[in-house]
Amino acid sequence: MNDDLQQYVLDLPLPTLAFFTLVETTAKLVDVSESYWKAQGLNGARIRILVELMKEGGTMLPSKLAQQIGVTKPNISLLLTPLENEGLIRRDNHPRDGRKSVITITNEGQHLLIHNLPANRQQVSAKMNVLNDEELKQLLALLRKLKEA
Amino acid sequence: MNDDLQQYVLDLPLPTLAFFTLVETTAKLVDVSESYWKAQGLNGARIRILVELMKEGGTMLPSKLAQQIGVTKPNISLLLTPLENEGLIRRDNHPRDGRKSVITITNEGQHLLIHNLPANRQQVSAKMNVLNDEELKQLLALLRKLKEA
DNA sequence: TGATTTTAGTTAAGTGCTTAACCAAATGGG
DNA sequence: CCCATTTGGTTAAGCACTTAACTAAAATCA
Repeated sequence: MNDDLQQYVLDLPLPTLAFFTLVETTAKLVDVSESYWKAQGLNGARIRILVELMKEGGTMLPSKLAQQIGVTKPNISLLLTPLENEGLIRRDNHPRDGRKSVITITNEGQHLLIHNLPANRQQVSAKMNVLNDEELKQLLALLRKLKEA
Repeated sequence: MNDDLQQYVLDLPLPTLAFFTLVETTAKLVDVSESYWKAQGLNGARIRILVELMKEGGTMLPSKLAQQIGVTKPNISLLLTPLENEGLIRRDNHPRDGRKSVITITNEGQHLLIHNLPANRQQVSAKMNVLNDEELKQLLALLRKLKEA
């Protein structure tokens, strides 16, 4: 047993400690959200696709979608196929460019969001609201600084 | 297109916005750390096992290990086998309880940490240090409040 | 204009985790 | 005691993602 090494792993300098706490805290909160979706027989990645489509007015290309939600090109393909089969999105050919396809959220897809998003956000917000508005603004400012770097 | 729904997904209330920013920021930072390990032909989960062993004095049961690093019981089994084959840990039978096995980090395992941990922490800290010590303490306090809830 | 390169998307193979099912050893209440 | 239950660990099957390989269409340019 190397005692110096044990010391090293045990007493963490501030930046390292903050990083680990960031990771653990986020994991817990993400779990709240994902558990909600799972209980509905859904999952976060599928929902993020539908949400992103709504943000952009209902219609997007798969590649843009993949980039926005931070997933690989092959994976977006695999995610879209079941969404299409379940009627939550439509996949149409691009009118001018034969390589592209155009993804559109259907009414069913929109209904799914309307019926599930508010309760999900409610559950997450309940956890976030251990912090008051002032603290949330502080947190947001710090995170944005970190994120840009 | 349901315009009310589009409004709903576009303008996020403060707690929801803070949550999303938390998730995105953490993902970016985790990526810094994971990329480092990947470049060394390693990965975070394997390293966390070795680190956790060091914290506890070099020796632990698989079940405790699984719990500490937040992974399932079957997965710890799967992770330990290659670590054992590579000589980074040892798996011994528990002297009194025939069900248990005792995991011990080897000298090789300790050497691996000594040679890689500092550079990894250095890279992560470089990103975290966009915040000064005062700000890091603030962040840490906010995160701890969130994490307990 | 026709050959070469780039872009969009899918399919195939592989990785890292999960849940479910299982085995063996230990525990605990009649 | 001894049988039912619990506990620790592994094995098997499945899921969500990745990287690599491929196909087809469009863009570039000599």
